[in-house]
Amino acid sequence: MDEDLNRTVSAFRKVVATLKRGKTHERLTEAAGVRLDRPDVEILVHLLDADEPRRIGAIAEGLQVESPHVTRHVAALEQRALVERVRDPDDGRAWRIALTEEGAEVAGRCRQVTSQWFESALADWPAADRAELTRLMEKLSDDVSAHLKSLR
Amino acid sequence: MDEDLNRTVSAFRKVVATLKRGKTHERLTEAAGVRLDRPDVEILVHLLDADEPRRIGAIAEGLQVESPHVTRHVAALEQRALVERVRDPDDGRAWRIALTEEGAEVAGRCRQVTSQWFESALADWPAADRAELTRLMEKLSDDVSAHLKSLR
DNA sequence: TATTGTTATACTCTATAACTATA
DNA sequence: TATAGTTATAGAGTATAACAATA
Repeated sequence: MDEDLNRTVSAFRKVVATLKRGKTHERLTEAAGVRLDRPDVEILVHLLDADEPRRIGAIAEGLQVESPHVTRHVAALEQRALVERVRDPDDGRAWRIALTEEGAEVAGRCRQVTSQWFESALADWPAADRAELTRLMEKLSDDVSAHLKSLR
Repeated sequence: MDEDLNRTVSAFRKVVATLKRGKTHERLTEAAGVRLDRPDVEILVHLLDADEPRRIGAIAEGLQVESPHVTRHVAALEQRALVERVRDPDDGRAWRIALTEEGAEVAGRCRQVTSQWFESALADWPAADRAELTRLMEKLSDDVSAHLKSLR
């Protein structure tokens, strides 16, 4: 029981370590034809996944970081015309961060390159295993978040 | 297909973000009754998992970091008497890093607290799903590492 | 005056580069 | 002079705290 969990945790840790290494990010962004740091890419892909403009605070919450961090990177992305500020439809006085056309393209390429990378890594996997991985990873994600909240 | 992978990647990213947050580490080490930073804990647990003294270079390779990083943290751990340097049995002139008795205890507590945390998070999971998660996570870890190597 | 975001600053983690020691 | 490790330094990523703006 416990032993199984230790193994799961170890394996998870190893995947994280592998993907965290400097060269992995470098290689992926190069393949996507962009020069952006990790947080930049995370924000862009987050906006693409959200599929609508989001406020700074919402982005920060989604990525589980503090807002000053988002502010800084959004400012940089705005300067490069990858995002822009638009009026919040629900609250006329507030702003949301939207992908520009170019930003959406770039985000799409980044996301696709990542998926493709996994696609090749899992090339030999039977469809059933892939489906199970998706199901279990989403379940894990939900339950880990829920558990964390319950501890507050 | 691709869509499934995007979902898997998103879910994975979210789990990582959740566990990476400052307070998570703080809470876990507090529960383990120690005051160590993340890299310290990683090195201790790595040594415990390895179940034998290891050289600096081997630890660095295992954790996928550069050796100066390991050198620094090992020096700190040594000062706190959680690890010690012992002669390498295979190579009399070299040293290996070994857990002291206290180091092994601390490492054990850290590892157990993590496992227990997951244990509660996954409390509702049927045994079959847990077993599948372990199997797929280990497979993922292997294949991701292998894929990375193949690209070099 | 409550909410949201921003500016300024500092800390943690990790890498690179240059050096040392040992055989 | 090759190998393993160390010292010194720099950079990325993120947090905290203090402040500003807006309603």
